[in-house]
Amino acid sequence: MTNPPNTLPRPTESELELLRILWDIQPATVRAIFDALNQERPSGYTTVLKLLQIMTAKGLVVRDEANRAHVYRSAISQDAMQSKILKDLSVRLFSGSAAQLALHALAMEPASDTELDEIRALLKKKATGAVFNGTNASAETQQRTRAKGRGEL
Amino acid sequence: MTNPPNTLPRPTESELELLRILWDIQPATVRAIFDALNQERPSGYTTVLKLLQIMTAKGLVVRDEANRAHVYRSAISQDAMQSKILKDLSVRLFSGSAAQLALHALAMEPASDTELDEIRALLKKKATGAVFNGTNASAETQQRTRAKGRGEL
DNA sequence: CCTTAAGTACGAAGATTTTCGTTGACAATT
DNA sequence: AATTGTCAACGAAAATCTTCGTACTTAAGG
Repeated sequence: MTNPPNTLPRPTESELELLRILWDIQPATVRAIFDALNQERPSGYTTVLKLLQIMTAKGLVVRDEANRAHVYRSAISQDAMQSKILKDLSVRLFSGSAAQLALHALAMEPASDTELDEIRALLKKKATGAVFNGTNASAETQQRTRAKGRGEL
Repeated sequence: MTNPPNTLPRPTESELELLRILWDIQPATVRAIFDALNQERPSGYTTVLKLLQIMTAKGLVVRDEANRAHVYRSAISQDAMQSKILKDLSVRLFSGSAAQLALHALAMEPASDTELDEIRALLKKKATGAVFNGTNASAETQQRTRAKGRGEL
């Protein structure tokens, strides 16, 4: 049941945990991911394996089965996933206003000068009506959200 | 099992859905919440009731049992919940950087002039070292009750 | 070969979340 | 008073998510 692209479901809590590891060390075998995870918290090998199999079925990751130890990589970039989840959250918690979300996030934590500069630059761009932005490569206009699905965040 | 304050768990998907409604119309009876929910999606009355009972046990909502029809209100403000969840998400998906999170959110959607101004003001504040600013009430742009008969994203 | 180590697949138990039917209490209407 | 409607409480089924044990397969050494 390989999922068609662009229909990637939101990852569950555990799945996101593995994705985060993958983005750091991919491509990686189950063993490598298992080791990395266990530096954070204890978990069984087959637990990780099973999760990766599920994630493969969902299309969240892809794997190379050429060798005995399959090699996994995420099917979606960290950047794209961040956008995807934020988009979703803005709908669910901010009445659809990503700007309000941003404002909240910004008010919450001291940012570095570099980060503040990045944000200023982005603001300038938006002010001049530039619809394009540099940070994400290709954010498609994904619409249609699953009405009945799991999901936390 | 009434939860001690400050230990409020993260709401589940459904719980957040009800909280969103509550923030709009509270204080409200189960009936009112049920009606509001069913304008978005079909759901049973006892389903909503049960969820509210669970949320009461968790401490996410409080209720007035004076009258036969109990009256519910959220135990935490929308603003506080937004911060709480964003904080959590910044850790889980942005390596703890709320600023990076903000940047992403900002890049995602065209913001209104008012919103952009708010962000600029906040940036200015942060630049001048006035870092602490709990939850600024920018009530104006917050009001955006979009009719969500179904339009998700 | 035979044994051991490392791997995947599978199934299923546990835990959590979501949903609703049923029951009994009480109120409102006739 | 009897019937009908509304409500909270409860239990439990259903769906989903998490975790791991077991079985089978393949590679590596001795």
